[in-house]
Amino acid sequence: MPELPEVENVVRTLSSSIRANAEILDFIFYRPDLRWKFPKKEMTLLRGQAIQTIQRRAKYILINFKDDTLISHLGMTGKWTYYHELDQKKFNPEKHDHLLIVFKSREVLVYSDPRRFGFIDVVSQDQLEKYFAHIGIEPMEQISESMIQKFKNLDRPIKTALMDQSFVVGIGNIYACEALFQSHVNPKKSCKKISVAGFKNIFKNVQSILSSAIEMGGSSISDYVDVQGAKGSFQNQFQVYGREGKACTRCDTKIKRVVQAGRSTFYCPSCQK
DNA sequence: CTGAAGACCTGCCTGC
DNA sequence: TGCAGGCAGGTCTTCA
Repeated sequence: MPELPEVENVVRTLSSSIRANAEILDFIFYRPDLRWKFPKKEMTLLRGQAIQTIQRRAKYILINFKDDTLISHLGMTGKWTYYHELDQKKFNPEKHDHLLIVFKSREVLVYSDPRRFGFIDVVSQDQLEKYFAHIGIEPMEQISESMIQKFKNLDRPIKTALMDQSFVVGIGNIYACEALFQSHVNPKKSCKKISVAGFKNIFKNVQSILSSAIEMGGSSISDYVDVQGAKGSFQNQFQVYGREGKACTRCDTKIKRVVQAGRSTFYCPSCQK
């Protein structure tokens, strides 16, 4: 489901939904795990604590309490849904509802995730920096010359490099394809063969596509919705993603699908060089 | 060390 | 109608 724009919209709608200083009453678990076991003990210690802020880092959702942060990753199909008022005792979970966060205010957050690639972690604030030490910089930040040099030294296709979260975070399969189309760059092109100016152009396009996608509420392909249930509309702007066999919007050539590192890549074989 | 493939899961769609 | 196969927004682990 979620790349950076979708996670950003989940964070924004979470922040605007949950009232300030909402205090946790309890967690209700409908299974012991998602991708990994729920850290039940650490989560339970958050009972009685109030949410201070909610932020995004890469594709992670950070719910900050006084000393600890609850980290949620949505994997491919994870979803948080907000209920203004809900009696958890009468709540009848659907098949893929795995966790409830119940607030003293009677507000409730439901976590659902059919494929269960998502996960939940609790990390103390002084461990947060360490937790994210191995991931790359935010894509909306200025991309430094030294970062571009790192990319230039990679002996791999630009598309898989863009999706590698250890350099620049947040770019997933959709936005990697779309940004390379916008940049007229073939996704199979080796990083070694792209100039500094070429990389600057690619990251400029990454930034503009991500910000438009955020503005449009993200991309809803089959099931992405924000915590209020609203769909995004950036899927209507796709130039290549999911358009195999259809005409290129620039040159009319048929859009091609290939597999790179196990993921589908869509591109125009004629105007992406 | 690097980069690609495999694994993790369920649901949905296509084609036989 | 049923069933096998392929595909899906991500990331961690394994292997070459």
